[in-house]
Amino acid sequence: MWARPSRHRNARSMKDTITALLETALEALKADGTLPAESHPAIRIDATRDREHGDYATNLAMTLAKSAGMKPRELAERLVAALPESPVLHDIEIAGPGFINFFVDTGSAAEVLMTIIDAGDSYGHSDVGGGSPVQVEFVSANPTGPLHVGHGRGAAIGDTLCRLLEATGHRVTREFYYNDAGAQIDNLTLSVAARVRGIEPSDPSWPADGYRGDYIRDVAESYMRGETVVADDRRVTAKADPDDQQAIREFAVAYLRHEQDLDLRAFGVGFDVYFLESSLYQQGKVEATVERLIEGGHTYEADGALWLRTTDFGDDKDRVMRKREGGYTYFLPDVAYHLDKWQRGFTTVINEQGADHHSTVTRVRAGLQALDAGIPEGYPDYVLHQMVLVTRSGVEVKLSKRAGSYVTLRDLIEEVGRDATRYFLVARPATSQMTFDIDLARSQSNDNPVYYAQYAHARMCSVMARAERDGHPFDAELARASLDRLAEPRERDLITRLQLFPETVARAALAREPHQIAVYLQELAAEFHGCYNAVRVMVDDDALRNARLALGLAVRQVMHNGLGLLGVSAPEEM
RNA sequence: GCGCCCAUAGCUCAACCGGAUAGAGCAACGGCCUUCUAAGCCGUAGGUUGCAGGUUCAAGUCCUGCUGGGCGUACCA
Repeated sequence: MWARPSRHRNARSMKDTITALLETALEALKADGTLPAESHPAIRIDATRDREHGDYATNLAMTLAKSAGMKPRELAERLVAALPESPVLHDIEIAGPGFINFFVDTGSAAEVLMTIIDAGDSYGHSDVGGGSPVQVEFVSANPTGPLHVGHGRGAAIGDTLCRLLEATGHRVTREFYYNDAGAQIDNLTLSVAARVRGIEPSDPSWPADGYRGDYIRDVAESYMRGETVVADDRRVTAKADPDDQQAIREFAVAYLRHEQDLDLRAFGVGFDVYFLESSLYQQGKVEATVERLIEGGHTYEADGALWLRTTDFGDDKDRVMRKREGGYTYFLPDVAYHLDKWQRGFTTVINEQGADHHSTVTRVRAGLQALDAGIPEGYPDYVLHQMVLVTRSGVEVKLSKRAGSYVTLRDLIEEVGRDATRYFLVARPATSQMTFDIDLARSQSNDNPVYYAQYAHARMCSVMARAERDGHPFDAELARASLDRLAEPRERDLITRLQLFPETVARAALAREPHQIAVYLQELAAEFHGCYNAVRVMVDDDALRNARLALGLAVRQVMHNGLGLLGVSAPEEM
């Protein structure tokens, strides 16, 4: 409802304003010889943590003190003296070891509220990506069973990462890579074929490495009923012939891909490209990669196998490319696949994977370097997430009825809901092992961080509804003229927090750390709830009321945008 | 053995390319609903940021070495 063209996307922020003032001061100090003329210091402005320190602070005097041959506080004095007059600042102080603290005029600080309201859904977006293409590969589960919690974490992190990249001006391709032809699929086929013949996992003749979950029976029954399954990337009708292994294989793969599609759809995650490992073989890309590696001179034969000297590129031991028996190891198609990504024009590629695959990072990168294809050394980027432990009543949950040996993503979505599942899985840094507490995620109470954030949004919607009902609809012009009335410390803190949103989005995208958005939203919600309880919005004073409505609307908008980045809904009432 | 990740309040976790007094929630205790949603707020208590060094004006954050945990260390993926 507030979506409008993003003409305010590049509205000048308070930090930009202060940075410009400091640049002027720096030039003056260079001109009078206080600072060396050739220095080009990076100016860093931080929002302060403590209101005593003003709204913003810079450590510039401390970082320059050495090159200026002065004490930090002394240099700070010079800098402050050289700062041009500005109507947006009502005070500047030097504090502590040499910080320069800026106290911003209330009305000027609050102008960001109107920027937010005008920008609507695009507030927080930027064009720092310049429209450059980025490919994000995530989930990439083989179609051998339902997705598990780990895949869920990958889906939540990967998809949020994509949304962050889109919000910062990148063209994002979401890609899902899987193997429909390897040993795991052989085991799947044998398992379904066994079920088709009525053999159960407890039977001695059950395949040695077969999949034992109940879903195998579902696949077998569907196959024998001659059903048609439609996955996002394939469609197969079962032949219902218990002896046709190839037909069983094709059906089982399609069936389980479809199951995964359902899981992902329920999770709000979709893909642009499904990439088959088998296509690399069919199109000769694996062979071509091998030949290129051999030509590059980084290979040798030993023990009947063909090796790649990955130790030339930082690996701790060389790796087999072609086995003694003739087949290729998994790492070779991985290299061919990433060469293909590069050749498709993706100069930035991010792979989101479980950390249990971290040993592939060095190998894939080494293989790409050995190709001598001009691919940069750190290519591709990796985001590796650590294990997820699921608990209920303080006890680890290991089993699911459908999958048998692990907790499925669908179990979680059905039990705690999509919003809570997504939020929980994305709210922690990927590098940290996390515990998914089912009781907490289910609880419809103040314990639950998801509701805490959503409630802030719903609460403000309720206030707006009240304003309409009372015949006091929001008056943007009156609000704009009354922004200087937002002088309560809590209101000032909220304004500062809101202004931080775009750079938080940009930083989260750049660092590939989607959890930063969740952290931000918790802080924003906390400040909003505190302000709500302390400062009444619906007051009789028209100017004050509308200024506060503007603040509330801006909070609501940022809450909405932030939750959207996480793929979590922003309910209007709860 | 080697490689990667982690270690912050009793518990689950934050901490913005190193910044000022390390922050939330839960659990404990005490308050706030005849006024905009109490899925909320306010207050009290809780810390040698695993240990030992180093770099820096400044270290939870960077470096080195330990300790403890997770993952990996296949001619499996």
